[in-house]
Amino acid sequence: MEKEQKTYKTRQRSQVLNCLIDNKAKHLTADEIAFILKEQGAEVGKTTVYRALEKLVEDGSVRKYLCEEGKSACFQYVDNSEECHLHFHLKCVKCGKLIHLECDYLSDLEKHISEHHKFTVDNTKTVLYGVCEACANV
Amino acid sequence: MEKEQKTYKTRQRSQVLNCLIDNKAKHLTADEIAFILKEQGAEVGKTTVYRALEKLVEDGSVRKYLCEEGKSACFQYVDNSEECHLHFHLKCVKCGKLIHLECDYLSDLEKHISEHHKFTVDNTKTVLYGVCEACANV
DNA sequence: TTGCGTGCAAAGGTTTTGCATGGCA
DNA sequence: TGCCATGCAAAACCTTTGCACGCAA
Repeated sequence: MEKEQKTYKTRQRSQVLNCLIDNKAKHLTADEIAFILKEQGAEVGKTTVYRALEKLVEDGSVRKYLCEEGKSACFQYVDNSEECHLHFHLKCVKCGKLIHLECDYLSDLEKHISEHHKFTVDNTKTVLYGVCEACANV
Repeated sequence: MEKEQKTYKTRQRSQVLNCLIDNKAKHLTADEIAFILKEQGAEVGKTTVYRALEKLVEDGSVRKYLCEEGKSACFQYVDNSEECHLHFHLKCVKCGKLIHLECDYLSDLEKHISEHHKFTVDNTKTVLYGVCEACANV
């Protein structure tokens, strides 16, 4: 039994969500969100950022990623109007650049692994490592 | 170029590696490794465990994984004597099982990413996270 | 008015760093 | 002997918790 807890709409929560929507192309750490909001003159305590993110992840509008490098979690807004869009990450091991890859081919990949290998890939946790174009040409 | 640093062979390093080999079916945190070694009467300082793991990951005999909880990193020995560089690894985030996946489809994936996204995937460093069949049925 | 939300300070847990000492080669 | 390795203590980080006060409904 869920104990549906009431949720108030507050300035801080809206701002955390808006920040993620504004940056939906990237993923942000809790710290970065706090920093961005501060820059915009809309300071929100870090504790509150964490608690707001917790709620947002719970209700599915935001995804939590575990990024390998830092020990900090990253968050990204998920537009659920688009259908379950796959989003893999490529990370260059040379320069550290993170590439956000949205590509239909990758949905096929997920389907293939699911059907042929009985394994459900979780792309929120998966990062493909390699070398980006710029670094390959060095 | 690289400044090849000499590496000494020490009791502690051997024991950390052996511990991982003994448990190659599982993944272990730095803390668990320290604990196991202590139980075996071969105490190794936690700092040293971390530093040994760092080296082992660097030279590719051990892989660093992110675990479900996300708090601490997990490590697992990878047997490179087999041609592991030819295939991808799937890791179940529930049970920790490591699956070696050999499949032509995945070479295509590599080709696709290389051609369409100008990125060379290094599958010795890449792990696809997800849930295996057994765990999905729980 | 009720009770969730906020944010400071402090706690908790993991990993890294400084430094003097130890040990491989 | 020259350096790297070790391990204690402490620092550095990220995240969570306790608590008094603020604020949405």
